[in-house]
Amino acid sequence: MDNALDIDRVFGALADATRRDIVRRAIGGQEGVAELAGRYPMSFAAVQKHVAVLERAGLVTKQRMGRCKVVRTNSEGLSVARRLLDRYEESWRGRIDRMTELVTDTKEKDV
Amino acid sequence: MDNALDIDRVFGALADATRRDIVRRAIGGQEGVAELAGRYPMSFAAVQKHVAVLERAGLVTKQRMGRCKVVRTNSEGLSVARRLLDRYEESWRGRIDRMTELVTDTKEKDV
DNA sequence: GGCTGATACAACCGTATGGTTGTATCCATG
DNA sequence: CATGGATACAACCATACGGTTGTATCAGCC
Repeated sequence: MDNALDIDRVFGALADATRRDIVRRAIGGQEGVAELAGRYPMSFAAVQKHVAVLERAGLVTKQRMGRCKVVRTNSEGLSVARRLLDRYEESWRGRIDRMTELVTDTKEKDV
Repeated sequence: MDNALDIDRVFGALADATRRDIVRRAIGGQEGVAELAGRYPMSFAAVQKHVAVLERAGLVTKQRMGRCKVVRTNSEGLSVARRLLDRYEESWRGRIDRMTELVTDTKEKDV
């Protein structure tokens, strides 16, 4: 279960509005770090750090493109995240549904 | 768009293995904070803080039950989180799919 | 009312995080 | 090969976070 760390990284990476916006913007995979940085009210280095966080979480990749590096959202990484969430929500929801019945029964019994 | 903060909170709350486990355990809604705390290798207060984080994110609720408070996973909060993720993934995936075609075309042109 | 179990809260500590500025490295191009 | 644009990295600062211990509050029960 060494993916526990990765789960933390993925959710952690998504827990920041700037980073979520970077993911969205990087879907096109047309902008370099500098262009990306120009869009946010913070320094180049700060955006660079955000990109690094996303990269460690496997949500984006960087790729040389001429003289600048292009940031591109990693659809595989995203779908991994997606499957993760699905799995969680599925198992949670399954139990919740059963519990909800239980609670309803309990309430009926309660009243 | 005041839910931006909430999104941060939800993802942030999920970015910790202990908290995810608490959510899972609290689905039954049968354990008090103390029982919950007994399951993790950390102090009562630490678990209490984790529960508080989940509560602020709307993922669990606390409810009096006799002399102890029972922690219960909030299915509504969870489904809100779920919808959030769905929305993100949907918009992202939609663009990704289009972009993937684009990339494929580019590659064919490239090689 | 007073005891006691259970929860809440406050103060503190070490470390991680998000931001800054400055410097170094890299590489396409002239 | 030298220049310059673009990225990477290091050092630093403030604040947030995850954990601890200790104390206060709250509610049930005798």
